[in-house]
Amino acid sequence: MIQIKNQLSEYLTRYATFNETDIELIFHQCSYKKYQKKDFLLKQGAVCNYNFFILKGLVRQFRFDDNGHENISAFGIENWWITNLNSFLNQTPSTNSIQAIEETIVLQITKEKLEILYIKIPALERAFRKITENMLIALQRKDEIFMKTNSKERYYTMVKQLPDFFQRVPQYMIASYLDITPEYLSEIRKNI
Amino acid sequence: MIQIKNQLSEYLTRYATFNETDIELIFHQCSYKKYQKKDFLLKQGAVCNYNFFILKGLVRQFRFDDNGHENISAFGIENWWITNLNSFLNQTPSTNSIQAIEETIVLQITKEKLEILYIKIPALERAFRKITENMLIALQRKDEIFMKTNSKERYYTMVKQLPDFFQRVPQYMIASYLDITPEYLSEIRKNI
DNA sequence: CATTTTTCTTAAGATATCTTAAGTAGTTCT
DNA sequence: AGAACTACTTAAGATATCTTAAGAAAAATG
Repeated sequence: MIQIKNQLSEYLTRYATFNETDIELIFHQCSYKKYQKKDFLLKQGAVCNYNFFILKGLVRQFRFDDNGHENISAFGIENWWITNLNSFLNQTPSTNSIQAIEETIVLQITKEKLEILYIKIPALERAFRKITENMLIALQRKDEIFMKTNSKERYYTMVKQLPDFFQRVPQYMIASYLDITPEYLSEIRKNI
Repeated sequence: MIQIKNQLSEYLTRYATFNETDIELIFHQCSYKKYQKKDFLLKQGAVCNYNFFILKGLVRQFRFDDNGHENISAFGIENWWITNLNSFLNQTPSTNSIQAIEETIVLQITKEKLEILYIKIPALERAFRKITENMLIALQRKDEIFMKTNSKERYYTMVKQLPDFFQRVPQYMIASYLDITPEYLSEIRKNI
């Protein structure tokens, strides 16, 4: 319990200044939840009721395309927030799902509670301004890599930048994230 | 002058509540600038010193890939902010350029001045939290479209969603944004 | 309005990537 | 350990998209 509060506190103070009361208040608006491997945190088509702070574990965000293939758009790991932002903020059906790849422990918070906290604790709004900026920068970086490189280079770039991932994520999910077929990724790896 | 202040005010009040003094303060930290067609607001390799609010006009954000081809990652139009966020926030060299496609009039603000304003005017921080969220949602939507569709569908999606763009932007830039060659886009259009 | 520059089109051949289908290896469950 | 999934590999043929090169159309300029 205290351990978890500390993890949240350490994370948030990277972005803004909070006193103990703030952290206490934030913590008590979140609910603690454990998801087993393959459990869904969010299902495509449903409204995304939570923003999830991952304390431990690993999730993937994906959708089924028109050919029934899974497209993974993002992974979420320890000390990241993950949600379908459009669905969460506008309370509309989500275009994708979030599923645990490993057993995953989160703090989850609703939109209403988060908005109340923004008003009570301006530092939280500041923190989320910065967190969102960082998420945008990360996605812009992905966009840039995908725009300029072919699949072989995308794979090498990912191997270089996120080597730990390869221990935790099956190869076909990496292929999906890189937007190539598992067969072709296999081909690429053969020719190293 | 008053007209411009009104445009900024109308825009910002879509995201948070400001009084006249706030707007006055914000307005005076920005500088007004006019860029001619083909002028650069930012050059690849330089630190991005400003966040640009486009009052009027149209810009593109692009980089040269290793084959010397232009990759357009984004367009910016009236009532949008545009910057290289990573370069702007971390004061590092920008990986892309921003160039006016038409004569473009902006309000531009430095990181230091913006940060002072965030402290003086919490509503501005709130507004930028929301603006950044919307930018992230927009980019996530682009990511989703690119992941699930082939070039023909990407083109049709864009025609449907942004028909006005096609009057203002040369076709080869649309091709670049869709990540296809201008020759192939021409091919696609022939087979409608 | 003639010239120059920019943008768009066409088509042939080359290449990256996908599809399908089958087989192999590795994990999980009983 | 054997059965049943799940993940990975291989290879052949199909397809989407690119490359190159050239010419046509349109727009900008003197």
